[in-house]
Amino acid sequence: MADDDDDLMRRAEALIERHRGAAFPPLIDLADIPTLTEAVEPVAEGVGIRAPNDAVRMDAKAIVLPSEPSVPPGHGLQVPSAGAGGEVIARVQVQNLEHSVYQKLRRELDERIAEVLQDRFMPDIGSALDQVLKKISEGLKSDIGAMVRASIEETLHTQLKALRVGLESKTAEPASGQLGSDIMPAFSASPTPDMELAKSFEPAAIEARWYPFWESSGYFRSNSDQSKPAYCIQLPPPNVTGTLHMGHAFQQTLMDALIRYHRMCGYNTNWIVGTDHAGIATQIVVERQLQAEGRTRHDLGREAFVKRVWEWKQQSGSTITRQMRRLGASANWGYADTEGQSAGYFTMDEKMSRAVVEVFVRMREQGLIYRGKRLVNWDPVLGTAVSDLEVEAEEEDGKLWEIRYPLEDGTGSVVVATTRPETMLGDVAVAVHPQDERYRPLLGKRVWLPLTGRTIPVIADDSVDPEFGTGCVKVTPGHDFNDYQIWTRHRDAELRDAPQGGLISIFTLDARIKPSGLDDLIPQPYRGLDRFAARAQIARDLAATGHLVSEKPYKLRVPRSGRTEEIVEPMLTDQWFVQMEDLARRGLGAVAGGEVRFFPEHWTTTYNHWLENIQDWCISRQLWWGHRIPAWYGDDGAVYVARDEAEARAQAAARGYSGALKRDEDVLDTWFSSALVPFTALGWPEKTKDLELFLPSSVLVTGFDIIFFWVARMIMMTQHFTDKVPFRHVYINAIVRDAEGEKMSKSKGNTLDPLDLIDGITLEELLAKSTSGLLLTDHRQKAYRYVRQHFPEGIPAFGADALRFTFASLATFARTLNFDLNRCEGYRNFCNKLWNATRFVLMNCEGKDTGVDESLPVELSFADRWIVSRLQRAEQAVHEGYRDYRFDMLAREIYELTWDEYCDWYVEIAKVQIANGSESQQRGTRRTLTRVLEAILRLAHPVIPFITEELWQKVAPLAGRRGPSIMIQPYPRPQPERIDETAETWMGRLKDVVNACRTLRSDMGVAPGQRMPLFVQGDRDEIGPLVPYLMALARLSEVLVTDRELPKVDAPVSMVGKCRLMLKVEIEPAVERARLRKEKARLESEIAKCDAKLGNAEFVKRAPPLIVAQEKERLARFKVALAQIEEQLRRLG
RNA sequence: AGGCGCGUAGCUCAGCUGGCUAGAGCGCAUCCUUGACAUGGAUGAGGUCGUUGGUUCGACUCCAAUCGCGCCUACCA
Repeated sequence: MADDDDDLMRRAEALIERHRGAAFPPLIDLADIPTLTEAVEPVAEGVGIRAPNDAVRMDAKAIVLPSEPSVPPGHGLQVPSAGAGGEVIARVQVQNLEHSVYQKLRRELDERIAEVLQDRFMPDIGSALDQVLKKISEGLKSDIGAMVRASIEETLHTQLKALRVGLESKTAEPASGQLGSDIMPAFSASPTPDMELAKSFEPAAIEARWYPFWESSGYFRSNSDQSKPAYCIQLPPPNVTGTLHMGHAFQQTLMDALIRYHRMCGYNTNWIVGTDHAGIATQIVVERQLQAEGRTRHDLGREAFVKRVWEWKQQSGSTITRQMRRLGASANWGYADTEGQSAGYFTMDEKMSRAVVEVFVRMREQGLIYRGKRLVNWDPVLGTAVSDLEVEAEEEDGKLWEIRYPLEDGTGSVVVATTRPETMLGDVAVAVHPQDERYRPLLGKRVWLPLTGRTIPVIADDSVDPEFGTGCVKVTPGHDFNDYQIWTRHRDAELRDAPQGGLISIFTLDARIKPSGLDDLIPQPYRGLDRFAARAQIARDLAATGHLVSEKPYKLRVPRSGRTEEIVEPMLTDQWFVQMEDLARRGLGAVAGGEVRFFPEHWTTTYNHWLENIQDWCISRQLWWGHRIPAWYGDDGAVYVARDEAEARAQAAARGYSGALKRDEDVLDTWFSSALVPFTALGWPEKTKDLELFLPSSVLVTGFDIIFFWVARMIMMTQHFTDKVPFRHVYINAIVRDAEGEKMSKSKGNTLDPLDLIDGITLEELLAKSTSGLLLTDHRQKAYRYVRQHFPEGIPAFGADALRFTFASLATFARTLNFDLNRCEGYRNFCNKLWNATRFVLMNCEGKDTGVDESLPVELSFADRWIVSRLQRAEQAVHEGYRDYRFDMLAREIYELTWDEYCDWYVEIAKVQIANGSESQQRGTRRTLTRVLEAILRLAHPVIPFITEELWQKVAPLAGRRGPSIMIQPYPRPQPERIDETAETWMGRLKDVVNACRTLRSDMGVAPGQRMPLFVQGDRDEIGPLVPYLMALARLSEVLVTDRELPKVDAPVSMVGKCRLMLKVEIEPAVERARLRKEKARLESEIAKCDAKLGNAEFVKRAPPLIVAQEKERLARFKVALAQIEEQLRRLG
């Protein structure tokens, strides 16, 4: 694999090297592109402009033809510009090149280039280049060919450069042993490569360059600086077995944005990360591996098995943390990193394990942990207890059997219903409601339990619903939670003399009927049968003996183990429990008292509801992988809970026992150790400084699915052991779904791998990936279809920044997040926009006076002051977004500021000011251009870290800022004194007038290149300063402002505020009439609405005066406008 | 059975404590390669804000009911 890459790399290198320096030979045979020859030749014939030198070429944007300086009419516009050799070069816009043809041409060229270049999935770059080089030798004959060739060469050079970078980063040696080249291409950090910015944004190389630089510079680390406020986030530790999925990527994006934001705001940030040993999940993975080898864990034995899990953990354990790095996560990797993998803590490392034992021992001493025989959810395949939360009950099709139990005295019978007839072997009673008149006479009597020859009593219990079924319930306390409760109420009365004390456990731990040991209770034929076999047999026998009343289809909720999907069996076993009542009360208090706040707030309800109805927590698991319970048993049955065996022995000795001690075989529920992470990761039980500094942490970002599993338990445990809450805020993020709102699942094929969105993936690869590992043909086909339909061309590489921006934009307070690839594309385009805006600024400012020297005079226009003012408002809004966890709002604010204001308006204005302005005006413009951009980059950095770093390095010096990295620069703070409402008013007017002109042009069907005069009737002082900008932005030839009536000519007129605009342009009366009628209709409907409001006496009386005044002013404005429209219409006839 | 969330343009979503013509992106239509950007620019079409009722001068926004979708919790055999 690596060898192949190396070889490929060498061959590509050699090829590139061979053709470097001298003109790169053209790689594309023009004969392959029919559109090009068809489209260009006719124009070329008639034109023939002579080139001043050989450098003239066609680029992808305009076709420049060498010829005499004359262009035949009808073929295009002539735009003179100074030629390099003093001659005039005509730039010809080829008008007879149909748009569709042009598009087609571009596409064909692009395709051809892409074919040649291939991307990094190309299996053999070398041979592709060889192939292409063959064509080169044939050369091209025509002049146009030469020009096209030159253009393609340039494109190729750019792309080859990118390709080289990609290849280098792909094959370079990892900087440190932890970074696998497959996941995180390492790059020997050179922060400021002195290259010009590429024509468009290419994320791969940028991302590869900056992450290792940041990490190795130590920017992610926290410190013990007490003068800075602390800001801390605990990462929900992902499973060591896991790989990054969309949910992780989403959460981590938000966490990273918060961390980067606060770091730049001057906080001492600490993003604590780690991985979870994930008991059951991990054990299952390794057991599957063994299964593939034809072995089981029992073949290995406990010790060897655990060793094997550790080995596997070491090997694959940091996959997910490496993937996190691809997203740009600025986590404190080295913190609590006892494993030396730069991946934070591991919940089973030595330090964490010690803390777990300490917690267990203390809670036992405090009487909060107890051991007992209880009914628990049992997974018969895994052979372990699972907690209530790990059981998922889905509605499934089953059957309901009604069974007749005859009265012992022969006076009749009762009928009970069950979905699990096999459990009747463990019945100890029949229960009815105490007030149920039908059965009152039966109370105290006994009924025959069919097939067994036993009798059981009829008892009364409130939990029986007389309305349901027959109103009679069979009671099986050993295999039903509800019945167990009934048993606890009757065990000392009616059930006192029942066999086994009324608690009969009929199953073995692998869910077969006990083959022995209950010979007096279980008839011979059923002994040893699997539970489902027993069910069938018993149903048959009941029918045969006439006890079966009915058997009908029935929908019931089947409890299945979350891990194995196996039907869970309530089973009577010895387990360890945590007593929850007191802990829960405190946990409720923390939220009720506001020490912990949920965002969005409504999750509080869910949290409260669970804690108010909490059951004791079964924490023991009959597994091998996990924290082994620190309890030792003597031969006499005594239990010693201790920190280690020596301590247990001392305890035993104190009680006069010196015999053998056997350690408990069970391990703890994974969530037990997870619940401790908020303080154990900070060094507890030692009294560390970090416990002071970083507890409580600032916010927990997590999904609602683990509010119970994790959030609530962390709150309770942390309070209990530290008297602090674990975190102040809990941000519950949305669940990521696909674009149609469907749950992402492997079997549907609608999962997305965040890394594929970053790097891109071909259709073939995606298909292979989505269908692999699916066992059912049905699933494979479904997945195949989904992928074909939704990603017909694979997924393009959007880059980490675009993905992050998408997540931020979709992070509303909604419960689900429908991930739409189109939005991802939109934000990739945004990155490109930012990239190109920066290119523009650099082209215009690099090597020029950008006002860094503060002593030189600077003149600022209203437009300069406006964009600065607008920036302050955006900064304010972004701060508020972070404060309220409204990532969608802040992303939107950044997007609009950058694109709609800075790019669409300010950059265009800056062009005017640089072209026409005085020295100090130009200085002011360049200064504003660079400083606002620099601020935008910092503002956006927490969300899109890579591109902002890359661009900032170049922009910052022009804006008078220095520093090694944007990520440790101060975050922009709004300066209210720079909000300039006057400038905003001016700018608002400019936008209105420009927009009005553009609309008129468009409505009139004016050709884009055509300039015409604009007449404005209005206040000279209000319009005058806008003129130079209007000329450029609205493509006018001149602007004439008058305070008198506009000349009465046929020209389109538009109202902007109190001004009337008239665009002097030839009109098509029909078109103009249509436009006016439409406008008239709009105005009439507005007037009708205003009239209705103002005609309402109540409105005028009760609405705030401001609103009423506004409405009156609107009405007046509309009326004036309408009158004018009507007059124009009249004139047009 | 309870509880929660959602329903706004063809699609994915904003719309703060009620008040200017209900917004964005994508998609669609027309036009445009003009030295930052076609991953672009300009203009436009498209919505009785799920339905009904109420409160109010005024409701996408508040209240009630109802329909549809989704989720969570629960001991209905």
